[in-house]
Amino acid sequence: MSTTPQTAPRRATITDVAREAGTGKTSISRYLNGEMSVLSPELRARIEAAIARLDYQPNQMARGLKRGRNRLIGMLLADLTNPYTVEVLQGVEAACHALGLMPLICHAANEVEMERRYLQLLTTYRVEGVIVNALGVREATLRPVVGNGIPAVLVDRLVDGLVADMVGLDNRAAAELGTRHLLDSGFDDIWFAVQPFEQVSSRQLREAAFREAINARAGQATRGAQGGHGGARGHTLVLNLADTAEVERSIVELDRAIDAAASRRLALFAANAPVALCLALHLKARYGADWQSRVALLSIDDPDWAELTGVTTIRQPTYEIGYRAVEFLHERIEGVQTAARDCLLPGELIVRASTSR
Amino acid sequence: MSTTPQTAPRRATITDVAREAGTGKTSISRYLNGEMSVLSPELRARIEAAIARLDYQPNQMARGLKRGRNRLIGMLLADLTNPYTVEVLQGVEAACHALGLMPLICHAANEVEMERRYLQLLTTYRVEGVIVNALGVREATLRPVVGNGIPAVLVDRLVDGLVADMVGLDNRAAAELGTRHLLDSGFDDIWFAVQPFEQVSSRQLREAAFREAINARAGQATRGAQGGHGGARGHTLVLNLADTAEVERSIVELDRAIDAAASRRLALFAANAPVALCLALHLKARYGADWQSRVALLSIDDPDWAELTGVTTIRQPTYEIGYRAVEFLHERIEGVQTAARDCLLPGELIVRASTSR
DNA sequence: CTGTTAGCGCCTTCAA
DNA sequence: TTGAAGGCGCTAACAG
Repeated sequence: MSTTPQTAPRRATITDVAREAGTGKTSISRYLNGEMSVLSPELRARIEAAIARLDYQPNQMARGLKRGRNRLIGMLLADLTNPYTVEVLQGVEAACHALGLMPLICHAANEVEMERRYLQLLTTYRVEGVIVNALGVREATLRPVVGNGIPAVLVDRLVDGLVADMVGLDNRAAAELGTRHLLDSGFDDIWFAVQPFEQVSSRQLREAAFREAINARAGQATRGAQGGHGGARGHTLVLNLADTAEVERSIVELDRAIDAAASRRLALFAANAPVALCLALHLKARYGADWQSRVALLSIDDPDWAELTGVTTIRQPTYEIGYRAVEFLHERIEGVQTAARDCLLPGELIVRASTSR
Repeated sequence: MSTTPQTAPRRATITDVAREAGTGKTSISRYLNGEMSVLSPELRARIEAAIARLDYQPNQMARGLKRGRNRLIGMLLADLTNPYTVEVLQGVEAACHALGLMPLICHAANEVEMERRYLQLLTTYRVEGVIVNALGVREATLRPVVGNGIPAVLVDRLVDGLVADMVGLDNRAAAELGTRHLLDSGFDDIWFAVQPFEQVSSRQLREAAFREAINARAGQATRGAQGGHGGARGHTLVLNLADTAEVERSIVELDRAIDAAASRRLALFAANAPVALCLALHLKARYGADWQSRVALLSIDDPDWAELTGVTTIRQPTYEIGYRAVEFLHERIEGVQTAARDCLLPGELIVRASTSR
């Protein structure tokens, strides 16, 4: 028995099968495409046998070349490290499977330049469509795709100047839900932590909705004055996770607030799981295992460790987001011409110990 | 301005470029393949211009069809939910990028049947090679691939009857390292928790190495008798994560041991992160937030939450595993014929509060 | 019902 | 240095 991986005997082609079955390529092709009604049972049987004997499998690339569609779609991901991404991917995989599509997954690892290259590469493979969940997506970045008539569906963010379907969380509602929950739980000093949001629509929306929710409550003079301030107070803390040193610098502001709060427990609203994790790790390092007695953390996204550490979250319907994105894309590929659609799915508040004391 | 995503103008082909440049297709092809030495600077300039004007990009599928290699490789993954998988994937992506390969990622979501289908599908796209990290891989499952001469590299597990390169953690050493660490930290009653391991070589190895390490220590009669037993005691707990009810049933055995241990702190050695998470969640539900005072958890794999909860781990060199796998595969694709290789990479012990009190 | 004939977009002899 | 011709594996008219 050899210990060298053996090398291949060339694969059977449609021509081989035709010869083996004693017929023409056309009939084989018909068989492959399920046009059974135009094949005599006898021929059909011969073809079946020949295929089995040769262990024949049609070459998708050749088919694609001929018919102009290869059933490949591209999926561009900014960050596989984010559990959100992986969950969306599951929905994508499932939908692709159901619709007979094959996703080409590209992971840009948070590098804008890499996103550009991948998009261009996908174009080269003639994918029939693209699902994009990336950072640096602007109209220009997507030009190689959209400009060539390849339909695109955006996940979790809009791109201005670009007309395309989008599917994602209802960010406004989610941020509002979280903020209200904190307010209703008695927290009146809330810090909203978010990554730099100039470029990313979903982050913008979350932050804006947070501020509005705070202001709405601050306006209501129904609550008594507290610590000299009427109503609730909100702060926005920007954390650039790409730069550890910068994070350290930004976060001191928060540390000071926590120290100053003394006995009162501050609330921290993380715009997504990576931010929440960053905060939790920092707080744990600074205040020890018992950090949650100093601060109430709430996060959009529902990572594994939220349950384990008792952190309240707003879970996104990630699987469905991925699934819907593929469905939209599939429709476009099939030629649907309706106006661009926005599909906003609701988040679900999962209350845990961090906010329910 | 339209709100309907626009549809495509047909893409330029090599023929279009040839016409635009006023030359033949051959020259364009030569240009594309970098055969600059056989092109007059003048022609070359014209071609460049034509390509730019038409925004031409060669069709990879057509190239692939012609030359018999499309630069696609398949990557079959059992479970993207496992952080290990995602990390390996990062290494794979990076290596592919460096080597000019494009990975087709297939996620089988722990379903053996789906693994089979994906493997067959990959075959159909004529991938040049396959990297496999799956559950149900047996020689038979891989036949459509290997039988057709498509090189395969296994990640994290061997398949008997199959001669192929493999890369993964040095499981024996890792399990030994973990066990020794627990023993040296003063734990003499250790439970090794692992998913069903009949089919999966890496799990088998970890379990076996655990038992051996225990026995080696139990044999050494150097330590005084404790609780009536000489030396260390080890137990293996099988957790079938695919079946919640079954997990509940298996885990009562552990619960009893913990209850019985009373003041003494048991040690729990999880064979991987999913198992560790399952245990941690269970223990937290049963013993409350302070569950770590009852039990010392140690896990192979180093998920996010380990740092957050202070759990000691053995980190796998995941990125490198993925990277190496692609390198091996690439060599095979290029025709290397050496004997099948096993690449075992060492794990790194990361001591945290759970075992250092 | 079945086979023949053209290509899909590209690369690769082979001549010029 | 350049181009024409043929073919990769498959499908899609168009005849029989």
